[in-house]
Amino acid sequence: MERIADIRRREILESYYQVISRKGIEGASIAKIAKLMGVQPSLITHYFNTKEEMTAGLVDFILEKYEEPYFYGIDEAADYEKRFHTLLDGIFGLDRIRFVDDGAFYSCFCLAFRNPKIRKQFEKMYDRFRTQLIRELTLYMNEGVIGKVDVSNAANVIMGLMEGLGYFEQMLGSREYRNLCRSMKEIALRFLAP
Amino acid sequence: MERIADIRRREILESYYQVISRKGIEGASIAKIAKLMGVQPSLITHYFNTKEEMTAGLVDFILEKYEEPYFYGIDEAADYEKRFHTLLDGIFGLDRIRFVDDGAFYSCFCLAFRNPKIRKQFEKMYDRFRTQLIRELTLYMNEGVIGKVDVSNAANVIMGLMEGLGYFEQMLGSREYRNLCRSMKEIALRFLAP
Amino acid sequence: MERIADIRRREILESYYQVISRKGIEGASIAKIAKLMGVQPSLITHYFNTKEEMTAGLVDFILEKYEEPYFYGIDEAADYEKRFHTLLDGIFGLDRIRFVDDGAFYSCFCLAFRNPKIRKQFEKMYDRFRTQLIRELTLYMNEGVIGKVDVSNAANVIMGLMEGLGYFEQMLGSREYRNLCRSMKEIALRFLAP
Amino acid sequence: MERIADIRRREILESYYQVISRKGIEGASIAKIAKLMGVQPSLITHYFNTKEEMTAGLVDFILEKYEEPYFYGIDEAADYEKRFHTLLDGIFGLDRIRFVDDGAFYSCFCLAFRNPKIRKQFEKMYDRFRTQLIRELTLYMNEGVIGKVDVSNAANVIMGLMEGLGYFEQMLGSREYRNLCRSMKEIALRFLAP
DNA sequence: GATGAATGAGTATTCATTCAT
DNA sequence: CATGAATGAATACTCATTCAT
Repeated sequence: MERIADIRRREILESYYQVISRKGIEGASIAKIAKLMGVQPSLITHYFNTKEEMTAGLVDFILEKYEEPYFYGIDEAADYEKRFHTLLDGIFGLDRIRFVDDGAFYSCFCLAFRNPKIRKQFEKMYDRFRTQLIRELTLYMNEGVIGKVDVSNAANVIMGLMEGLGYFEQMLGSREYRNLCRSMKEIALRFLAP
Repeated sequence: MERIADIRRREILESYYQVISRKGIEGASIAKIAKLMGVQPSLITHYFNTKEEMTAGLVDFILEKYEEPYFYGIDEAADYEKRFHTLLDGIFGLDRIRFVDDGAFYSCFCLAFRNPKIRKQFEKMYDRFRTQLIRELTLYMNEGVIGKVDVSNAANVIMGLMEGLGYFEQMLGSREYRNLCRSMKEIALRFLAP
Repeated sequence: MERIADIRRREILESYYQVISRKGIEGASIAKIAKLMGVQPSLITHYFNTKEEMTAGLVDFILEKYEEPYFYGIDEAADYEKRFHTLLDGIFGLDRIRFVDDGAFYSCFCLAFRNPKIRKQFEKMYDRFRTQLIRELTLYMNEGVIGKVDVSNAANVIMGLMEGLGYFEQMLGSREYRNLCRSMKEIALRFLAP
Repeated sequence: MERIADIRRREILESYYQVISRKGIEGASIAKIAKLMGVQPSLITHYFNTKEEMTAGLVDFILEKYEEPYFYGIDEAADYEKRFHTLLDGIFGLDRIRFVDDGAFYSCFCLAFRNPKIRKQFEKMYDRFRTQLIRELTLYMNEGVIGKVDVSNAANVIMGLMEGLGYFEQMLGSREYRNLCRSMKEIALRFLAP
């Protein structure tokens, strides 16, 4: 019987995400979310007591979507060499899948500057990400696929390259962006080279 | 006679910037700016007909501040080798000067996703930045300080490393962030190595 | 089977009373009562169909508490003289017991101005009060404890002195209030003197 | 040029007073006041930043009206004897003028229980009232119109009788109320008798 | 007997903007 | 150049109430 509440809450977050994608945080309101859902604004307040609470939910919603695709398909790789390259392609590849709208993502990122709770949510997500990355890198290192590196710092470097690339996705022409993807991947390869 | 209007406009943008730094875009309003200035809201509307117009002004205001410090001090360098390292330190150094609040900067960056005019402003800023960077790199290349590289792509790479680093400034502990700074600079050095 | 419903209703009125004491009528809502009870608002609507009905219940709840202590202890008096003074002390004494919060009481009193049904409830309470007072005064008169008076008007006078005193309880400093108590009692004594 | 703002503010308080008289505090809202004035709700917020501020204004508005008529006409009295009786008639007379709706007055009185600032406003009003009363009583005492009394306490007694009487105005039938008026005045006379 | 979903009107307050002065 | 009056729509949130379960 608890199911319906969870579904509704999910629906609301999904709609909040839609609205924020289209209008930005400064243009996202409970009324607009309700309208998109075909529902009364008060129903949203029924599920999330305050907008702040709902926004915290949204950030989790978005961060889950954000981190989801990066380790896609690596388990299907035939050997560690391939697994490593699958991972790098997932991070730096042009055809990498994205589940989250960049505008919405950066809107949430902005909130992190003035909202410690939201910053925590981001930090946790990056911690999870880093942990997974470290596990992979350790594996590759042991298997001789990459060189001996400080895996923790290496993980941060890869994440830095990745965000730097993501940042310019909307700022560069597609040809330039493609070049940058290639360069970033090469840099990562060189950084980790045996 | 245009002078006083320009000063006022500048004052308003400065206050807008203060407000956006403290409250985010979603919390910034003409009334709050006016209050901070000790002035009537209608005076702001007098100088900037609409909020949109004022926001366009703010983006330029912020982008100017943003790009200002990166090439600081390079002209004082004794030789090209030193000039090159001064530049890199300005970009990746821990003690690099920042003139702009990150929260405010990313707030504007968010706007670029849905507002083509603002995206243009960002693109222009990065174009200026890239042009300057290319000029420098070309110089260094000709002087043999760095290797033979595709300067245009190299400029993009440096900008990517730089933004990736900036992105994590608030997300990492200070020790980890310092390590990342060092790594990013090394990567840039290696990328440009002769 | 009706018993449990009555208990619940009583519980609700008790909570309504608490809320009105703390927040005033203008701040009292079904939601707040429900929260205080740890129950759903709809449960309250289940027992009292409308807020109006519940408020009528509250007024009775409060008026019962209000009138309860005034005739306390007079039956234990050894003689009529003592009974009379016990009564006066119950009404004008500094240590008289109060079962009802003044703020809540006056909040209900306010409602009486625009709600005839509530005014009736107040009038009935004062009628009961007056009837009891008249019975006592008649007794004292017959016993020669007080003089020959128009008992009905005398009852009104005593009630008037009493409410006038109660009104200033929160408005005067404690020393001044004490003096007023004493004066009011003396006035009553003189008014009823043989 | 400041005049218009004062006039507007006065208009708003007058309308607030009307609304509170008709609907009680619990039914008074900015929207209703605005509607009564034929004006936008935001205009009211323009003159009173918050409802709390406006309510503070209302309390002063009502208290001024409340105290205004009590000393009416005493300066026209031919001698001190007449002046004294004019005063008592103004306080206890059936035909005494009232400038303020009792429902609205008691609504404000209720607020004083939980709002220290409003309580202060009431206390100040009663202080002014008491001061004036003391001045009068002192005069009468010196002129031998009344006996030697503790004027400060006597003032409190008169105020107590007055409020006790006022309290029952709506609770008693007109004949009973008239009798109570007469009795209260007699009591005052006896209390102050030489 | 009690919950929880849902409504629709209402709350105070803030918003950007216009306009007369 | 600047103020202050005024608007009308929008903001988040609360309200009493209904209804199905």
